[in-house]
Parts: sequence; structure tokens; C-alpha cells
Amino acid sequence: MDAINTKLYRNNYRLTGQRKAVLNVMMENKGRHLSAEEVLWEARKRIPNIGIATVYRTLEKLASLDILYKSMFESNKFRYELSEDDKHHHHHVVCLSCGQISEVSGDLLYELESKLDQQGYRIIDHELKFYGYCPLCNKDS
Amino acid sequence: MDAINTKLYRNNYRLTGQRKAVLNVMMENKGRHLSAEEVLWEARKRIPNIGIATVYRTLEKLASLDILYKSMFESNKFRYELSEDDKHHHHHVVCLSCGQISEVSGDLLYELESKLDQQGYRIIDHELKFYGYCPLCNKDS
DNA sequence: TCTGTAGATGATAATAATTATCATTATTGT
DNA sequence: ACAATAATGATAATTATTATCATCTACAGA
Ligand SMILES: [Mn+2]
Ligand SMILES: [Mn+2]
Ligand SMILES: [Zn+2]
Ligand SMILES: [Zn+2]
Repeated sequence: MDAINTKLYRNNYRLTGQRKAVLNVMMENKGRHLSAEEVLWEARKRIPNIGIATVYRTLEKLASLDILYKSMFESNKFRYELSEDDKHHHHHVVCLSCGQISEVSGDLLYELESKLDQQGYRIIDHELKFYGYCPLCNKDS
Repeated sequence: MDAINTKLYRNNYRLTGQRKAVLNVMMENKGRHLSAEEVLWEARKRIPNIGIATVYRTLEKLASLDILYKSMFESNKFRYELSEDDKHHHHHVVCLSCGQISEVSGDLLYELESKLDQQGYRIIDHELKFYGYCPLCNKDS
């Protein structure tokens, strides 16, 4: 939380009530992947007249500072979650039946990344998603 | 081409002039990742009055039959490319500077997938993207 | 070859997520 | 308190995609 604070101040971002509200929503939903609209509903519990534009602006700002991580799963809308402290984030398993998103840790990609390094690339991030059926849905089929 | 034909007929899809045009565009651009609108421009060289709705419909149909592969990179629009014959598709490296998309073969993910299998998941697909700088852009920095 | 019909098409309207605009308001350093 | 700057909310605009619907086409069967 303090780390986030200093990060914001270093970038001339004022920590307004609205931004605090959005941040709190994200922190209370660690591990979940919220859409802008879902964040809006939650944030309105704290700041009833907060606008959707502010929510979008705040989410984008926080994502650009790596405080949030932005990704898209099956629907065509972006979702946001609190970033982890360590640099490389986890991966996702999307259930094609119930839509549940689970997380996978572990980073088997260094091998591939170093191969790319040798080819002249400089890789700074990656994104890995698995699609399939979660244990519950898998049992029912 | 014949494999595609039979696949279409098996699914009651008539191989109309418009669909042939879209297919030809995709086959002439093997390895490229085209948006619906880009496909429209190319298809209009063959069928000048083909409509955007037909292009979208055709791309979706072909993707649902695994003839095309659909994905999204940096912009917020979907892109399509001809699928490869073998089941597991390649991965992508997106250059954050020039936008170039290169392909990575190799499939280091079986290990992770079998770990998920043991946990009760049934994984049927995955998607892996690397973000960074291509050899050319990397040199200039 | 003719014909009925399911399927396909193109024009266009509708939807939905995101972004831009702009007048008003809040925060901060002096 | 004041000026400068940044942030906000309402709302319009944009953009990609999907739905609607009247018209057209391919093709199996007579
Ligand atoms: Mn996650
Ligand atoms: Mn590709
Ligand atoms: Zn499930
Ligand atoms: Zn590049």
C-alpha cells in the first residue's frame, strides 16, 4: 500500500478519493478479475457519484504503472486484477463451460525466452492462457 | 484446399463465391494476421460488392471449424490467420516498438498441461504471447 | 430444366466497450 | 487566499462487432 502510494506520487498522480476507492476495490478483490463496470458498482458503494470515465481512467493509469494487470478472457471486455509484487505474473486457466478463471503459478517459459534472446529479441513480458474444463465441469462430462 | 472443402460440406456450408474469396485471401496471406477490415479490402478485389457482414460471418464460421485461428494482439480488434494442419498452433512475439508479429514454434507447455491434468482439469487449448522488442528494434535502442 | 426451400448476402440499424470533450471542481505550492 | 495544474462527471463520439430483414442464390428433387 505504501509502495503503491510512493509509486503514484513519483508519477505526479494525486491520490484522490476516487482513486483510493478504486484501489481499495481492487485490493479487496485480490485474485478476482474485474471488469470496469464491476469496479464501478463496487466503487459506488464508497463514492456514490463516481463516474465510469473516472473508473476507466484510474484503471488505465494503475495498469500503466504495473499496479494492476489488464487482460481479456472470453468476453470482449478487459478485466483488471491487482498485480503481484514479483515481476513475472501468473497464468490463467479459463473454463470453457462455467467461465471460471483459475491461476497457475510456475514459469516454464524461461527456456523459450532465452532462445528468443539468442535470436536478438528482447522479451520483457509474456501472457499465457489455457482453455479447457475446470475439475468440477470436467467431472460432469 | 480439398480438406477444407470437405470440412465445409460436412457442415452444410455452401462454398459460395464470397467464401471462396475470403478463403483465397487468407491463403495468399499465410503467416499474416489480418483484421476483418483488411480481409474486406482484399476480398473486394475479387468481389467488389462483398459486404463487411459477410466477411465477419465467414471469418467466424471458418474459425469455428478451426480453418482459421483468431486472436487479438495490441489493438482492440481481432485478427485471423490460416490455421496450421497440426493441432497445436504456434505462439506469437509482439514487438512493442514496431508492432511486428513473429511466430514461435515449439511447445514447451506439455509439462504444465499435464500438471493441470493431474489436478482434474482437461486442457484443450492454450495461447501464448510474448511482448518485447524484435531484433531490429532491439538494435536501435 | 423447373421449382421450392434452406441457406447466404448486403445494407443498415443496433449494441457495447472504450475514448474524447469540456465545463466544473478539487488539490497543491506559494 | 490565490494562481496553476490536475482530476472529475456528464455526455457525446468512436469503433468493432452483431442483429435484423428483405432479397437473392444454390441445389436437391420432381
Ligand atoms: Mn489472475
Ligand atoms: Mn500466427
Ligand atoms: Zn468450469
Ligand atoms: Zn520491432
